[in-house]
Parts: sequence; structure tokens; C-alpha cells
Amino acid sequence: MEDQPKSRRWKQNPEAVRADILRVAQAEFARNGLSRTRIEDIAARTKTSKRMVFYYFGDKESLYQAVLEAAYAGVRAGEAELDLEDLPPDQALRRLVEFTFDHHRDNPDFIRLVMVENIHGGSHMRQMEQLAEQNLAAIRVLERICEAGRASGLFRDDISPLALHWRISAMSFFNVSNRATFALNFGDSLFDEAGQALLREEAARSILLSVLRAPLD
Amino acid sequence: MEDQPKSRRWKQNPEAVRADILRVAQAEFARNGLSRTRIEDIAARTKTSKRMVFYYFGDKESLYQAVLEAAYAGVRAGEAELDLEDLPPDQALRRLVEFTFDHHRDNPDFIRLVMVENIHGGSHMRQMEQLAEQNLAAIRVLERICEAGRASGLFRDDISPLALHWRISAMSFFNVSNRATFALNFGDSLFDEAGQALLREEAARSILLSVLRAPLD
DNA sequence: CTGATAATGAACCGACGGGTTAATTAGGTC
DNA sequence: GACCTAATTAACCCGTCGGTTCATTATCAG
Repeated sequence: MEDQPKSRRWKQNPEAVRADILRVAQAEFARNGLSRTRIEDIAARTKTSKRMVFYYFGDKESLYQAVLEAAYAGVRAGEAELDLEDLPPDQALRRLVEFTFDHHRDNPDFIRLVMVENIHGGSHMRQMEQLAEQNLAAIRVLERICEAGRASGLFRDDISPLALHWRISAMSFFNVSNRATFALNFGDSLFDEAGQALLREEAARSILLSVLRAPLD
Repeated sequence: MEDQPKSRRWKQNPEAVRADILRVAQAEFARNGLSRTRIEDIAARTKTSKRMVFYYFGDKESLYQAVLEAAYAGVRAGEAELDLEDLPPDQALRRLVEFTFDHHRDNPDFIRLVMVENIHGGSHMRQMEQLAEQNLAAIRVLERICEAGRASGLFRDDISPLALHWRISAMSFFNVSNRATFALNFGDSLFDEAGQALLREEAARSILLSVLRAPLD
């Protein structure tokens, strides 16, 4: 029937075990952060044992790092699916903002991992190399939109794509990361369906408005 | 000479010890989060001992909670010093955004505590009562600005002060909270003096632009 | 079949760190 | 000065949890 590439067959499948551990570990680290997460808890939700976690990943920090790396790769892959090529620049930008907003919402575990990593000062992210290109790809999308907008006379010519990305990320990220404290402080009206629709729309509108050629100033 | 209110004099001053512990604990919890912080480390940087930390605060979680509460109170007190009463609404709003941006920047420990608390789902913040009024005060400031702006015909009449506050907070908070990962992903050009000035200005400008009466749409 | 290696299981270890016990001192009160 | 309580110290306790040891089984190459 089917032959695995490396001729590994039924039962005793290391790759699957590895992936299983990674999957569970991602959820645990996202929920509890690094220190509060117990390897035993991860193992318990896996089909394998604590011994195997160490066997495959060495130690806790390495596992965490592998999780972070996989999460980044997964999310960036999702982003790459967005196609804005044949849209006029204003619609493309609006679509990008809305997509980013939704995409963050749909990946709370990733957001929480990034929060955790920021608490740690980004120390585990430093040795990840292949992120640079993926990240620059995100900026390049914005650069193209800005350039097209400028060329058509629709956008201002002093837009910084990086600063624009920063603002889009800020709203999309904060919406997920600070939901708990924001809701406790101000109620959860912004987090029901209507509230989220409002925030999403205002985010898109304010970003768009800020790049359009001098409506006022 | 001077008489303390409760006739407590030189040496053996519980209030001061408490405050000392709280000060050090705030820095430690902000830097390391809840689990990674060691009570012994806190004690070591205090003028007192580990035993005293438990004596005054009961246990680690209670100490953390006291720290969080004190941090909130401190930051909110700082915010209250901003006076926008005699400014026209557009200038008042711009000033508020700039102030919030700066204020977050100046209180990174507070930001980090809020990050930690969000990782914990806000569970320690739930029993803090007196925050409600302080938070509503922040919204009320925005409500007054929006109302004045609307009355003068300058602002749109469909502004949600809460959503506006959310956007201002998002940018101000994200700027501090995600600095580490953002800089690793995209370089630190947005975090030097010029970059920060740009972000601050764009934040203010985009907020302002979004409330002004139909410049375009 | 045989030997080698990769994968797994069970039981164990040790130190780290939150929290405590018990005894001591300082300060206030009358 | 006698007494009481709040504040402080030193030493200890013990559960938890990251990581390991060692023995066992599965898989594969020849």
C-alpha cells in the first residue's frame, strides 16, 4: 500500500510522538507560561510518558523553544495564504487589517506564547534564524500596498510601512492579549460579537484614514 | 521635633518595612512573573528577611496581589494629574494620547505586571474593588472630550469613548509590552528616540483623524 | 538468526523553594 | 520595673518537579 519515505512503518512512530508532544506542550505553555507548566502535565495529556518528553526534547527550555518556533511557523504560514494582489490599495489595506485582526483572534495560543516570550525578554527567540525572512515578507506586503497607493495618488507619500505594521499589530494583538484585564476594568461589552465587530471596523477605518492623502491636515 | 501620627518612632517601623517589601516585590514580579519570582530573592533585596515577607503578606499570591493593587493605584494616581479642562477638544484628545503613550513608557513595571496578570486570566484582579471607579474616571475624561467635540461640530457623533480608549491603550501598551519580540522580528529602529517620536505622533494623529467629522467617508 | 541501535517504561533522585516552628528582642503601658 | 504584644531571627521541614538510571522491548541490517 503506502510506503513512508524513511521506511518507518506501523507502530513506534517517533515523528508522530514528537508532533503529539509539541501539540500538547503548545497548549500548556500558552496557558501557563514557562515556569508554571509541568512537564508531567504535558506528558499526561500525551499518548506517551514524561520520560519520552526528555528523550525527544532534552529539557524544558528546549521544548518551550521548539514550541515557540513551531507556533511562529504555523501562524506565518496562515498569513501567507492571504492574497491581495488584484485589489486596489485601499481595499487591500482594509482587507489586510481585517484579516490580521481575525487571525490574531483565531490564534490565542500563539498570542499567549508571544506574551510569555516578551516577559522573558525574547531570550528564547534570539536563536531562531529563519524568522527574519518570514517577518520581512509581512513588511513587504505593506510596502507594496503603500507604493501602489502612493502611485495612484490615493495615499500619502510619507507612510512608514513598518510603523503601519506596528499599529495594525498593536490593535490586533492587544485585543487578545489584554482581554482579561480590560474586561475586568471596563466590562466585556467590547468582547461580545457586536463589540468585536466595532473594534475591527474602527481599526480598519482608522488605519485606512491615516494613510489617505490629506483629508484634513 | 516631628511626631509620627501613630506615635511610632525611630527603628522598628512596620509601615516602612511593608513599603520596602512591596517596592522590591513589584520590581521582581514585573521582571520574572509570578512563578519565576523567588521570595528569597525579594527578601535579599530588602532590608528585612524572608520570614518577614510571610509575616506581613501571608503568602506569595497575596504579596503578588498587593503589588498589583499598589501598582494600579500608583499609575492611576499619575494619570489623574493630567488636566485637560481648558483645552479645545481636539487639542485635549491629542494631549491625552501623547500623555498616555508617555505614561505607559514611563511605567514598564506596571505594564509587565498587567501582562503577567493577563497570562493568569486576571484571576488576581477580580477581587480588587476600588478599581472600578478609577477606571470609569478614565472613560469619563474621554466622554467629556467627545461630547465637547461633538457639541462644537468638530467631532463625529458616533464615537464610542470606550472603543477610543481601547485603541489608545492598545498602541500605548503594545509599545512597551511587545518591544522585545517586535525588535527581534523587525529591528529596533522603532524604539530609538526618532522611532518612538514617530510612533507617538502617528498614534496621536490617527486617533485624532478618526474622530473628526467626515473628512472623507 | 544475531547483533546493534532506537524507543520505551518504571522507579528513583536531589535540590529548590514556599511556608513554618520556636525561641528572642524591642517598645509600649501602667 | 513588670508585663504584654508586636516585630524579628535562625533553623528547619517537606512536597514538588526537572531530570536521570537502568533495565526492557521493538526494529532493522546483514
